[in-house]
Amino acid sequence: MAAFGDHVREVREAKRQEDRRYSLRQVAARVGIEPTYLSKLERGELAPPSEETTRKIAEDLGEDPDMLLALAGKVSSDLQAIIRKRPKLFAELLRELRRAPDHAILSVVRQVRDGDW
Amino acid sequence: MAAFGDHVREVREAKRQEDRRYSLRQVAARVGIEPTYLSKLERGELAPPSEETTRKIAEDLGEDPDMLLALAGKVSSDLQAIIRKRPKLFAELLRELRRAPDHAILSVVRQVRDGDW
DNA sequence: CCAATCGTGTAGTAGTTACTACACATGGCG
DNA sequence: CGCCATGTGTAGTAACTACTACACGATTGG
Repeated sequence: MAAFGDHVREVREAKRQEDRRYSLRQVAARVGIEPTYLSKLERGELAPPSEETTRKIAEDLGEDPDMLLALAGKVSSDLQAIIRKRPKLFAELLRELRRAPDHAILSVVRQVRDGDW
Repeated sequence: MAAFGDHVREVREAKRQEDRRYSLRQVAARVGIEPTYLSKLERGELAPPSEETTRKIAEDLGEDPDMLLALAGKVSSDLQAIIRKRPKLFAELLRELRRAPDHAILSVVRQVRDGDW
């Protein structure tokens, strides 16, 4: 249930095997939060942190920010801004793609990247 | 600057020309909020309301919810849920489509709807 | 003309978010 | 064996979100 905390702890502990700079306290220090706070986040005692803090944690742990934000129950604010600029269009697109298989979405990405419109 | 409020007022006043059930007070009553609150929302004195309230306003005024939510600076929670299920995939897609012209996105929508993957 | 309806000014608030600060027991290592 | 670093329990809080409640003067339709 505490997917965010579990994941952070797992990744941090893993990195710690080979680099003892990944103790809870040292990660907290680099991220700029109190060790107690990170402790409670990892154990799911508190709700996931803000987008900014989540990003810093992701960066320190070398994780994908969008993925960690998702585990925190959030969506990157820059993605939200993209949607807000053309809400109807993107709402339709996303709802249409909700059940599409991964490879279909990927092929759309590639197609758009190649700019064939 | 108060895009949300201005738009709501504009649409409501327009509907009011032909149906006097679209007074500020009556709309507020149907939506389930205090008239004072709606008044301040329309004049931009207060920040836009919650997603739920925004939806009810949109429904009462016959407006598109996603569009009104966008004016409120929000993105529908169901769209966020779609993204959160496959964050990396959708993040990549959206960032790729940020600068794409409307018709390109529309053609992607149609293509996906026709299910040719 | 007056009674109901209208929009708005002022004041206040319950609940949530996103944390900090202090204190303490445990564990490893030099 | 002493000491420094580690993780965690308890307590508290500033700022924000999303509103309500009361009061008032202006407007309008019958």
